[in-house]
Amino acid sequence: MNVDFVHKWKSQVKKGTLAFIALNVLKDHEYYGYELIEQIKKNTQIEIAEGTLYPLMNRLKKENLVTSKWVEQASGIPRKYYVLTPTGEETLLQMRTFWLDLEKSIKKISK
Amino acid sequence: MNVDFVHKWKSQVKKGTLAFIALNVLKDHEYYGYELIEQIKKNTQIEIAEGTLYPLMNRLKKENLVTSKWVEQASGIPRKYYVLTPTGEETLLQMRTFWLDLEKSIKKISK
DNA sequence: AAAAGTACATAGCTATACAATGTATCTGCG
DNA sequence: CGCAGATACATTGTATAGCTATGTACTTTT
Repeated sequence: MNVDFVHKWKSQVKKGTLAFIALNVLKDHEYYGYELIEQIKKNTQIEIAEGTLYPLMNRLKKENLVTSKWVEQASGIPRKYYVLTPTGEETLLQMRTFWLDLEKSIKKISK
Repeated sequence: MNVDFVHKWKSQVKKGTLAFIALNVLKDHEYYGYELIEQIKKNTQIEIAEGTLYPLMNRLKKENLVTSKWVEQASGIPRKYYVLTPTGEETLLQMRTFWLDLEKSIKKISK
C-alpha cells in the first residue's frame, strides 16, 4: 500500500527534476542518449527509462536548450550527442536558483 | 520562451514535492486546508492553488496518510483539519530519505 | 545460432498541478 | 445598508511528463 505510494511519489518527484539533472550532467560534457542514462545512474542512483529520456531530450531540443548531432561510429549504430546551448546554460542557472531555494525551504520544514 | 519553460518546469517540480511539503508541515501541527496553503507560502514561498491542495489532501486521505475532522466555528464556515496518521509519519520518513539522497546527488552534479 | 547488450524511437497509460468556476460565510468600508 | 474582498471548501477540464511495452537494428558474448 504504502510502498506503492512511495514508489509513485518518487516517480512524481522525477517529473521536472529529470530535466534539471540532464541539463546539469550535460553542462560540462556532451553525451549521447544511452550514455547519458548511464552517467545519471552512476552519479545519482536514479534510473531513467529509455522511453523517458528520448522524449525528454526532444522536448529540450524543441525548447532550444540543447542541440544534437549525429556522430558516425567506426562500427555500430551512429550516436546522437547532445550539447547545451547558451539558452540552455542560462536556463540551468535559473533552475539552480529555484532548486537551492526549494532545498532550503524543505530543510526548514523537515525538522 | 525561456521564461515560459522555467515556469512550466517549476510547476513540474511541484508535482511530488507538494505532497512531501504538505506532510512535513502537518507533522508537528494540524492545520485546515486554507491555513495550510498560507503556512506553506509563509515557510517556503511556494504558492499552492486551492484547486491543487484540496485534491491533494483527498489523495493523501485515500492513501491513509492523513485523516480529517470537521471543526465547527463559533461563526463562519466549519473547517476541515488534517492530521497525520501513523502510516503518514512512517511514509514521511521514507520520503525524507529519498529527498536527502536526491539533494546530495544534485549537489554532486551541479558544480 | 541464440542471448544479451548497445542505441535510437514511439504509442498509450497514468498521475497531478493549475486555471476556471462554483457555493457559502464573514468583515470592513463608504 | 450594500458590496468588495477575504475566508473556506470543492469540482471540472486541460496540459505535462514519467513509465511500460514495443519496435528496429547492430554488435558482442556464449
